[in-house]
Amino acid sequence: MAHSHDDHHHERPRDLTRNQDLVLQTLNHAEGPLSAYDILDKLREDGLRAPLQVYRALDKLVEQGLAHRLESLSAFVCCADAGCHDGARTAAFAICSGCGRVDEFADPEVVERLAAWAQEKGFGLERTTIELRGRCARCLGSSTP
Amino acid sequence: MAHSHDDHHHERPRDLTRNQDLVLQTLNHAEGPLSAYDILDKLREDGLRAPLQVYRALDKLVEQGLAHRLESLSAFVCCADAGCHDGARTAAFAICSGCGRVDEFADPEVVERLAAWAQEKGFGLERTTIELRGRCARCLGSSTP
DNA sequence: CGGTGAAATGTTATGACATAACGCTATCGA
DNA sequence: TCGATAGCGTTATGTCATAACATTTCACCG
Ligand SMILES: [Zn+2]
Ligand SMILES: [Zn+2]
Ligand SMILES: [Zn+2]
Ligand SMILES: [Zn+2]
Repeated sequence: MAHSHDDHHHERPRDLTRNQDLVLQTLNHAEGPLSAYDILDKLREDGLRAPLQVYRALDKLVEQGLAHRLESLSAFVCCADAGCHDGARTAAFAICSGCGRVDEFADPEVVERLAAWAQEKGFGLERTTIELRGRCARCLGSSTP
Repeated sequence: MAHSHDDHHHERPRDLTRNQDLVLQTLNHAEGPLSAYDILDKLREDGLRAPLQVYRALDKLVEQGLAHRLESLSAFVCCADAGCHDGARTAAFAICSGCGRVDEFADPEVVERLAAWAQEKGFGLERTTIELRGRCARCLGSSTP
């Protein structure tokens, strides 16, 4: 059981519920991104039955920066950078078309440039999506270059 | 019939077919991004009946840089920057959650930083998605700031 | 002219992703 | 204890995208 003993959970939003914890663990153990339905399939034996149960958990996880949605894939990964866990950090993702693996990184300079553009245009920036598609070094090295 | 008189269409790949032209004009006249099904609805009276007709046209338009897919919206806009029309250019998009309008721009420095990251990691970069979400100056100015 | 191959088209069916709407339950502070 | 808030479970539905197959169009060439 998650979050049961040892903490008084007095209004700690960082405390995960059962479903949230199940979904996060599933993402954690996955090699690459999973769709909500992939996650659902892996959690049927734990009692989950409907997509909404997964989507609701994902919403919270993404909100807290513990997971990310990859827009260009309509799929989710667990966060690989503690810096995101406050929720605000802007991350970038390199997604390999070959093996499906995702590399999360942060480039402050890129973020700063985009923020500057927004500033200049009076655009109230709330969220930024940066996704690179291509083939990772491993995939380039091994097959049909 | 589109593209019939006045041009000899001798193997110009930049030459749009009837469906491609219809879809592009629809995007052109729209205020903001349209989903493929939005486009389909607007083109029923022109004889289009199935989503695939629209998706196929969109594929070609995106390929040629005449339109862009906004991943975070699952929708499409016509390109606002002739620099894209060779297909290779990396554009960024600021999408307003208030009015839905989209502002396309290019930041060479951002592109260069991302390319440098890819270079360093041996990642074979093929395509880059950059999307900013927030509220445009107009929407911030007018309501509940 | 008539054949040929590539690309585009039209159509039906299906798959994949996501949310609306409802009612119930657990928890916590006043 | 009561009311508020957040989470949960379920059904139904909505939205986005592609598979598969038959047909049409048209530049090209013998
Ligand atoms: Zn992260
Ligand atoms: Zn790879
Ligand atoms: Zn463009
Ligand atoms: Zn706006």
